[in-house]
Amino acid sequence: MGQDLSTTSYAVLGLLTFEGPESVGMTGYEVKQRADRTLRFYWTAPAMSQIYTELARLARLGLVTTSFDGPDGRRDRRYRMSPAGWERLRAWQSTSQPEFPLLKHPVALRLLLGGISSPAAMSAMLTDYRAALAERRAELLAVRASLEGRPELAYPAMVADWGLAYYDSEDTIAAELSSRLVAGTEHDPSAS
Amino acid sequence: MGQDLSTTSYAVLGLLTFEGPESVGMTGYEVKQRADRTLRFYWTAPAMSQIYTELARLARLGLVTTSFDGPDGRRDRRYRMSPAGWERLRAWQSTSQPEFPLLKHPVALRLLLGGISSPAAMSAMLTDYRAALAERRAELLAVRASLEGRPELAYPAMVADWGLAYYDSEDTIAAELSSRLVAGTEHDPSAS
DNA sequence: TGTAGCATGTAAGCCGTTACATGATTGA
DNA sequence: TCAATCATGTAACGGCTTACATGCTACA
Repeated sequence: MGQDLSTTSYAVLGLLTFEGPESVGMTGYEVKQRADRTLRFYWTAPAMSQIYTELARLARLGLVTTSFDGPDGRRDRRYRMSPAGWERLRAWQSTSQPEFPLLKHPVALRLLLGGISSPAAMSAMLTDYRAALAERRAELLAVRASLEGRPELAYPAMVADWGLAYYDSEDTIAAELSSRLVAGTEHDPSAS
Repeated sequence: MGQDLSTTSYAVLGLLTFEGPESVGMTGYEVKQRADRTLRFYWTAPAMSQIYTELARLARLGLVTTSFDGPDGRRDRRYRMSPAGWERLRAWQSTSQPEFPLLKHPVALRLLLGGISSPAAMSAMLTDYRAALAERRAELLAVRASLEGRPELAYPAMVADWGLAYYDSEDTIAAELSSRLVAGTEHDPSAS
């Protein structure tokens, strides 16, 4: 009963809290969609199969209740938070102190090894990264827009703003590093 | 011979590139120390056991060469990049396009669920986060300082600057969100 | 009628961690 | 002589992904 859950378990449980108490619950499929819209930007969007695994685990622990709506229980199975789930989530959220964020940054990692490549290639990589960033930012901006003017979603809106600010900061840094690379090449006769 | 390596494999291989060609190579222990100083800030510092596992894999694939310096080959085993390793790393760095960075942000995740807690508690969490950020920043700043004025380490210096800018941006955002939380409470009679 | 989307799961396998096991060297 | 640090690995296991397997429903 008291064994620890992974952060992803709590994340999935947390997604369920945005259903009102009168809700019939969410299917695993819907949980996945919500994860893709929110969790993805500052955690991960777990694979479908993991969503089902987590939901099954939470149900086994009594943290969510599950109902069978379909004919044989293999379709439209819906999950809702249980009182124990609320309690457990609240305890996790307010008692445990969060670990430091983990960043896996393949672009920065490649830049570290810039010496085996050329400044021009590294600069191009940063330009590509900025394009990817812009795409991602647009996606998050759409999510943010859908949260506007809904006081009950003030926290998700704050997190979305956090994400937008992060993307902006990444863009600024990438632009600056890119010009630093170009500036270093400029006066070098081997560059052209 | 041609099967794909994980990014962490390339990261470990990449750490070896900072040894000059005249170097006798690095022990797994030294690779771990270097990972803790550099990789940790924008990738992960793999556990000791994984460093050894990766090094063994790279040796098996002929991407690093290994020498036995100790009496029984179980001590001071040193690894150096092989020509094949250089080639493989270069191909990875310049040919493959980097995935988008992955962020696992437990603080943002908890903030998303701020509704089940209080603005004051969330603000306190952000304050704690800013303290952790300051600590981390100081560590990275020390690394950055050791890179100063060494042209052969210009790329690592850029990556360190990236990290510092990221931490600064996180601090700014956390401060802003924190005051937004306090501002929302200020005029609320239930707050005091 | 067929295809896109809804819906649920199992199996195999990689990546990475913690725990465990072992032993040498250096310096207080 | 004792503790810290250097040094190398194996074992067990958790988390997560991809691939696979299955079938319904809505709509063009």
